[in-house]
Amino acid sequence: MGIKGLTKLLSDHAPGCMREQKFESYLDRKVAIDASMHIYQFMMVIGRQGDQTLTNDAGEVTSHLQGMFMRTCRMLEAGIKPVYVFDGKPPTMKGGELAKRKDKRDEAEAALAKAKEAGDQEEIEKMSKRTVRVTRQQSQEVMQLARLMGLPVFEAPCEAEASCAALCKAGLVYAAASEDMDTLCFACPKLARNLMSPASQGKPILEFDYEKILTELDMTWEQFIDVCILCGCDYCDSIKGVGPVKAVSLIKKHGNIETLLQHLDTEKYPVPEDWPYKEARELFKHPDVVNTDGLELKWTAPDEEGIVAFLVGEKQFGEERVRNTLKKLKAAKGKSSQNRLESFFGAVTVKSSTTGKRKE
DNA sequence: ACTCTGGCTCAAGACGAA
DNA sequence: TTGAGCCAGAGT
DNA sequence: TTCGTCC
Repeated sequence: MGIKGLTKLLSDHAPGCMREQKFESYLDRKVAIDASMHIYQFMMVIGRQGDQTLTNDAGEVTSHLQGMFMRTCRMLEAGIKPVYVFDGKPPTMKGGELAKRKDKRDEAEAALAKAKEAGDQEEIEKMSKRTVRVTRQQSQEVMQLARLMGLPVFEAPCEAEASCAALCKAGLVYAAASEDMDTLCFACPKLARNLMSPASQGKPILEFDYEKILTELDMTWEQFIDVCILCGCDYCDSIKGVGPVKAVSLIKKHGNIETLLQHLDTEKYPVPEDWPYKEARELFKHPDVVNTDGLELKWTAPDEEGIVAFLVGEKQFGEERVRNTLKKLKAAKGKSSQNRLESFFGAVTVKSSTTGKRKE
């Protein structure tokens, strides 16, 4: 997923668009998050031993809920206001890509069965990761949880990233939080990476400023999109032999892909036959997104009993664990306003020698 | 010398008890 | 699976 | 900090 080499391209050609941010600076900020990506990761990683994952007695997987519950609490505790956006139907352009993935999954499933027979633990582990799939029901369970926790939730008509960008463009959120650089192709004013890393790794948040990208590259939105298509995106192939560096210089020289094609030595650089770059461009320019007209985002207090009924009652989470986590959340609420005052008066002494777990 | 490719590596969540 | 970083090799 | 557990 994403645009190949875009991070490096930007740090070379438009370094000013990247800014490191302190985690603390996201206090009270609203961010749009592509929930599907997170769910997928959790399914992949949480609680797996061999082909086992976390499940309730009915055999329903619960890794995604465990992960999202904890992560959402962490964000709220940190004073961040997340909006979750879920993927809708993938664009038909992605069909080829998706079919490929399905083939691979089928292959992996066969390999998994074989590995089980042979009792090859390592192989079982590897293959079962490859067969991970997020079902419709699992997405809906996460939506249910998010609503119980008082967050705004959206089901995007198409790709979640595009709708995150739309929310940001409409000024409803400060940034889209994503690891996926595609988001910038949708002209998302701000992209925040590593938003959730501080706890586990201490990486700072990395912000990308869309306007600065265009300014420093000295390009229009269309030209930037063309560069991304040439680098390689999800929607279509790219030209062999043309990578990030040539993409930039070619677009600078010719202005767009159409003109570029007229001057390109197609002996050296064979253009893929049936190359739908125009359609790809169109998907970036006019994606199908949630309607933001008159939209208002509201955050409400978590419904503790509702959460307990769902996670403990249906999914067999430990009640004490769930209630404790929610208690911490409540405790953090009071601090939020205090921290805001402190930062307002510039009184925050951020000593990041030890990545501050605040003590009272 | 520069650029792109394709090979390889790595890690990937979060908590709390010890 | 993804990405990022690194290093070899090949093409320009 | 590391490691086992979360369901």
